Amino acid sequence: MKESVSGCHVEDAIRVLGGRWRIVLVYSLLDGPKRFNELRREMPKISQRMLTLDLRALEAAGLVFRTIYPEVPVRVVYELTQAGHALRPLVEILGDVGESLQHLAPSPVRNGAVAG
Amino acid sequence: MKESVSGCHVEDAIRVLGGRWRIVLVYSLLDGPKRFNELRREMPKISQRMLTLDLRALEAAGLVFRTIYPEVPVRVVYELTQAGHALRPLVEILGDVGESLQHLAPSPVRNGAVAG
DNA sequence: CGGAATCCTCAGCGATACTG
DNA sequence: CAGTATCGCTGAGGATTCCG
Repeated sequence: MKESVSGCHVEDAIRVLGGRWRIVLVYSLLDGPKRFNELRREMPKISQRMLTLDLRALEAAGLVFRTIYPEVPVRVVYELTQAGHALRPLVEILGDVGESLQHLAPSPVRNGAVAG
Repeated sequence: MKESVSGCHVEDAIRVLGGRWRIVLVYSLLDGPKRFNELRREMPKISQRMLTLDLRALEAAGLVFRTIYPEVPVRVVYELTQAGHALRPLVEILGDVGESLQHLAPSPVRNGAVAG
């Protein structure tokens, strides 16, 4: 009962996964659970603040699961939920797209045509 | 010579396709060429300004082609390039993801666990 | 009709400092 | 180690007006 693609749903996905870091974060978690500072090391350009905020957002969306091990010092592990792992195709395709877009820079025909 | 997914490429794709409207715009153009005000009607919540800016950006990225018919009044038609049509899988998956995220709202187990 | 120009707002994000 | 708390910026995006 859905037409093949719903614009509304596309906007929904963007609302949850939009922003500079969330998808990259999911990508980083695709190969297994990681600790907070482990993620920071893999994403050197993200601020601590945004890492926290985006992890919380993904958690609230049901895409990331957080486990606290109350040791000293405390250890916190983030991992994708099943729904989170379901994003793998999206991330992979996005990676492919990003790659193709590079080569595209020298545009083929030069855009902008006047007809008539 | 790429590992299956490159975080770098993912960021590149986000740079080009990020923002609230660009992907939706591509989605809207997937079923054929459209005129400016036709796009506005299909995306009632986008401002005229952003529609212009995002169309220009997609044009510069080689994803959208623009044709001007110098009639009176002028007619301008936007359509996806081949590279633009190559985004179809991405948009479709994003639509599916958006749909699943809805049902996900009542989270399965309740996130946030304390182990140990 | 399909814009361009201008002005303005706000939220996304970064930097820094502090804490259990 | 894994955060929270503030502050400040900047740029994405909206509203409005004008134009060929």
